[in-house]
Amino acid sequence: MSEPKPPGSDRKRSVTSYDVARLAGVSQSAVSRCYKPGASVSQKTRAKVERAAKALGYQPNALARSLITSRSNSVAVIISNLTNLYYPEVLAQLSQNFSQRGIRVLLFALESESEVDSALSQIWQYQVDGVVCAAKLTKDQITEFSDRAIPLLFYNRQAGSHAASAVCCDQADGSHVLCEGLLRAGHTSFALLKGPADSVVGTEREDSARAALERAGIETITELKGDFSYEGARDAIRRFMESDASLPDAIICVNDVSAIGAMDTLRNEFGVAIPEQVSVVGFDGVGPSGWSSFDLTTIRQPVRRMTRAAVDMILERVETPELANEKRVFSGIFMRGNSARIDMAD
Amino acid sequence: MSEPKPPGSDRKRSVTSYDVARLAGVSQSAVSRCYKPGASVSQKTRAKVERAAKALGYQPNALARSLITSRSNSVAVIISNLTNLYYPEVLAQLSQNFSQRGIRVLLFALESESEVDSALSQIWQYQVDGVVCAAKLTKDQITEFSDRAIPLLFYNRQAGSHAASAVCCDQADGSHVLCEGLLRAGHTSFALLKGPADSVVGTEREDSARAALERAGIETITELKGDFSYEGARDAIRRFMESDASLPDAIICVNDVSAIGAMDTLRNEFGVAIPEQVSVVGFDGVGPSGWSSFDLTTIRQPVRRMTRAAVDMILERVETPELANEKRVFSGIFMRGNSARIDMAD
DNA sequence: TTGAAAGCGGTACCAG
DNA sequence: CTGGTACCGCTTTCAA
Repeated sequence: MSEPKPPGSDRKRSVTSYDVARLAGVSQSAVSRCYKPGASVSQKTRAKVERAAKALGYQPNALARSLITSRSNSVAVIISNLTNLYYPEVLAQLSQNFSQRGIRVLLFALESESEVDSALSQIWQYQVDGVVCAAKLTKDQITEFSDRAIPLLFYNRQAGSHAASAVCCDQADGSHVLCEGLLRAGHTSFALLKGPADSVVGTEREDSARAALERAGIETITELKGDFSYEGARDAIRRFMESDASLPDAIICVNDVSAIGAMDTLRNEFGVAIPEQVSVVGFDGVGPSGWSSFDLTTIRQPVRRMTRAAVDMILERVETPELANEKRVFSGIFMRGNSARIDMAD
Repeated sequence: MSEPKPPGSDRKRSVTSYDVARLAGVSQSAVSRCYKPGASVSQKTRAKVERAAKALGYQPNALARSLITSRSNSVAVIISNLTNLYYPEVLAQLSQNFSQRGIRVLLFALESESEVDSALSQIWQYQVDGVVCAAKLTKDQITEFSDRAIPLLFYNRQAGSHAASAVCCDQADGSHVLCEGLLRAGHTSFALLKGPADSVVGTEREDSARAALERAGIETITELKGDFSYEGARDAIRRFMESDASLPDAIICVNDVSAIGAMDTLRNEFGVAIPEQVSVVGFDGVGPSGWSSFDLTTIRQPVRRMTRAAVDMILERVETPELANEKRVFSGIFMRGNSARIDMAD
């Protein structure tokens, strides 16, 4: 620290703790301490520093701080398809919860799961403290997290053999509840409007529904291929209606948007009455499922509790890296709408 | 740099350029150069470094880099209400465009506009290169951006007297087009389902609609208070229908979600036929506006072009800070649905 | 082309 | 409680 500070070399540098120190007439260390939560600074010093800081508009440089503390106070959130209508709420809640706890959110909104690699590469470089992931990762990718000792939490994805923590909605239970209700109401023929084959969430819901129906002795279940989207559902229903198959009593849809697409198409293109001729059920409890045109019978995911849990769990593991992974499963909430004839147990 | 490196002090440090240098048998500077685009490194050196880096799983620390270059390669995106159904697409597009250009996105999803201050404070500390803002800022807040020389771009908000750049959809023009079409089709009595009073986007649309109607000699326009949401629209319609006013020929809604709420309520609660008894128009062109239950007549915002422009403009200004602010206005696209009787000029 | 050394803006440990 | 000083991991002159 010689004195290469002859005024006149006014580069566009932003104001640093040294500037504040000089103006306040204290050491740079003193300034630093004023911004550290549990530090011991006298009232007088603190006051001088605060005045100087305000005068200069000083804000500590988070990057420099992170460099030395090796804590960036930021987490990455990876979401595979934001346009899914279910994720915006998740993201909003995550973002707000993290914000309240002073954590910045780096968003990676993937258009396709193939972009995962580039996202991860950015994540490694950026020294995030943890990652919340609502996309599928390969085993190797998951391993890299533990190698780098970065806490990873899956949101509604399987934590493949507990290599990471996870927060999930109980997909199987939700589907089960719906199927039981439909069976109890006397439905005997069923169709299953599925999601993309590579979606774990989707297949869990589908498998559970299939299992519940088969247990009840239902043997033929028409399977329709969808992709979580309105259009996918519409096309699937069109294909089905143009075949000569007869209408099932109920259609179990992999998610709400599919269910809405199915309802709309059945009603508006084929004049099918819902729920009189066909019962339709969904899954998720997204906003539009409550719109009066649909009034969908569905399972609502407790998004707020799930996101809060996700934030708690990941931050706990940032604080205490040796903490074991944990999986928390939340039951969905049955929403009785008017899109299905259904009898609940109680 | 003495040698305090007797093996055994294995702290959980991550692998640095020094580690790579040692393994590759070159200087740390050489390693650094290999990661700088236009640097001069011999083939041989580069090869050695690359092998070592791969072996160690080295990734440069972006924070350290940013500290010295004073470029974080990250931008902040501020969005006031992500649950708006219009914003998720915007956010997804912004995120993808930035990602492709190697820029990280820090997300600030505000629940209420009062959280702006805390978001800004985080933004200052984080040394972002630029900010895209879809929320209202005060004059002082805008000024702080120019004081700190951080490029700011508003998305669909007025850039108050050109203190910042902006990308907007032409709200006034869109409303105008819709009103003209409705007038041409012979509608003579109108209701305006408004947004929150403090929304600039909303009032622009409303003012333009009002002006177009008044120019055509329409004098009484029923104004209904909404808040951009389905529920707000539903409640407004209920209040209206429970008054003894007679149905207008057309309802001009401030956005699609309001329009959907209005349609649903009119149809399903009051048995009003749309568009036979009432025409309904919206604004935005969100996904659900195309669902067959609604098939909304609306103005679609060219989101992809707008977000691309936003990304281009902000990054241009990061590269070239002296660039003047700019405002780019995009015309919306008329979407002829079946929710309104409407005649277009051509 | 290469390596040495001086920082970027903080934090943390140290003696006083 | 305070100031001095060694770093965090990288980029960037500057000589060699």
